This record gives sequence, structure tokens and C-alpha cells, in this order.
Amino acid sequence: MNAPALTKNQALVFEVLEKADGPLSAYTILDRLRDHGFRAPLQVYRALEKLLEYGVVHRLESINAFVACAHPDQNCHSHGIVAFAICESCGHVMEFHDHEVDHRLMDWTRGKKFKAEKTTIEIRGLCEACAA
Amino acid sequence: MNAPALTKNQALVFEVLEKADGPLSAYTILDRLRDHGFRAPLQVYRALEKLLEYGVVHRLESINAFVACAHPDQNCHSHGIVAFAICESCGHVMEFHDHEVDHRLMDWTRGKKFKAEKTTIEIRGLCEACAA
DNA sequence: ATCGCACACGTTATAGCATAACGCAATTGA
DNA sequence: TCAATTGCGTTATGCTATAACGTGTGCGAT
Ligand SMILES: [Zn+2]
Ligand SMILES: [Zn+2]
Ligand SMILES: [Zn+2]
Ligand SMILES: [Zn+2]
Repeated sequence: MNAPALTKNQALVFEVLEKADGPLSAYTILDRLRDHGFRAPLQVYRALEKLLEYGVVHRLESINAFVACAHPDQNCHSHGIVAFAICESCGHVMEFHDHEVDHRLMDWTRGKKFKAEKTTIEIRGLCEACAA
Repeated sequence: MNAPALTKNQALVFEVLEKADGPLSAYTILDRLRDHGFRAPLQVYRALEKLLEYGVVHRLESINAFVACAHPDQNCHSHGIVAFAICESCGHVMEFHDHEVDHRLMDWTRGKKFKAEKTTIEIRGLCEACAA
């Protein structure tokens, strides 16, 4: 999915996520955009829907939050499953890819004739700084 | 985490999940237990909290639902990460373990000195029957 | 031009998921 | 017996997400 020019709302939501130092909930994004005219959750969710579609934002299922893609130059959709390590103390998120993991999971799904559409890998724990 | 004898509420919730043919939301469980005296979400959530702790129930983060463990005899906590394939059409869930995936992810976290506490792997898509 | 369509947007209302805070009762172990 | 723990019930609240309706704008087809 290639990213066309963003609309005003999409650009605002994306900018908030880019500037944030960690994942944000949709309602936190809403609060940060009230000064820019945002009044309702749908304005955020509709923008997020497109940004997710374009692959420039990821959703963290285990914490109901959203982050800007850490690899803006590449196309995250193109090199397999995206995995996340989420620090439960400081909120920092690391995004990575592992082809070997992708292949193992794909082998499993092929064996079961399961047609995978979207795969979530999220590791919650403590980052190096917080584990000390 | 070994499972002690379940309390009445825990047993009721577990029974509902065992009998279900797919994952259930907490509120669905609540509805199915109204005849047994359940009136409030907390009765379900408190039971689920314990069942998750004992490892006899799993939470599916990507769909906010719960399933009974598919390997009741074994101890799911003891052999690594649990992964799920969830059919978005019929709701059927397959639970599996893959040590190779575990090792790859553990290698990554070791490399980053990230202390993993809980890892989620969920594949959404279509099961063999539904993909036809 | 103007019609029809697609799309973004704004607003209100509602649905769905989860926890806080209080109080009570039963159990247990010092 | 007393204190601590645990489970339980209830009410209220907060957080997450979508339904439904209407408006305006751009753009190609007629
Ligand atoms: Zn990415
Ligand atoms: Zn941290
Ligand atoms: Zn299990
Ligand atoms: Zn299916």
C-alpha cells in the first residue's frame, strides 16, 4: 500500500505520533489535537485507519495504542511481519523484523492451510535502562 | 503457576470457556452466567485474572477475548511462547508452540538486553474451511 | 454546465471493554 | 482472639471504538 499525500487530519495525527516518544492511545492523540480543531474520536480513528493502511503507523494490539513506523524509508509491509518490544515501565517501543520468525510462522500456517492476513508479535517487558 | 482448586466463580467462567467453540469476550461470558447469579463485569474479570494466572485460560489481545487453553494436560507456561491462529470468519482458534520462534525472539531480546515478561503472537486470517 | 460519484470531514449518539472504590464474609495463621 | 488475606457483590466510572447521519468538495461522464 503506497502512501498518497496525506489529508490535513491524517498529517496532524501522523505528526503527533512522530513527535511522541512512545505509543499513544487514540484519545491521547485527540487531546493533543484539540487546539487544532479536533473534537471527536472519529476524527482520530478515521485518520489512523488510513495511516495504518499506508503502513506508516502501527497499532499495538496489546496496549491499544499507536506508533509511527520506525522505518519510514522502507516499506514495512514489504518485508514481512513487524514485531515490537514494548517497555512496560518507560513506554519505549522497539520495532524489528525477523525473517526466520516469519518463515517459521509461514511454515506453520502453510501446514495448516491457514490463510494469514495480519500477524501480531508483541513482547512486553522491561527495556535495558528500566531493567537495571 | 500451578492451578489450585478453582473457586465457584472461577469454575463457572472456566466451564463456559471450555464449552465454547471459540473465544469469548468478558461480556459474553457474563451474559452466559446471568442465570448462575452473575450480575457485574467484575465477577468475570476477577475470575479471568486468576485463570490467566494459572495458565488455564489465554487472552487474545487482538480481539479482546478469552479462550480455554487447548493443552490442558501440559503446562502452557512451561514450554515457551504460546501462539494463536484466529479465523476471522468462523472464530475458530488454533493454539500452538514453536520453539524455534521462541529462540529467535529470545535471541533478539538478549541482544537488546530487553527483559521479556509476556509475549503475544496472534495470526489473524482464514482457516482452511473458511478460505475455500 | 450539471449530474453523479467518491471521499474526507464534522457531529451526536451509542456500543463494547475494563477498572476504581467501597463494603462484607469466610479463611487462615499467629 | 485478632489481624491479614482472599473472594465476593455492588455501584459507579473510565477508556476504547464504531454507527449513523449529514455536509462540502473535487472530478469525470453526460
Ligand atoms: Zn514499521
Ligand atoms: Zn524502559
Ligand atoms: Zn495453552
Ligand atoms: Zn474459519
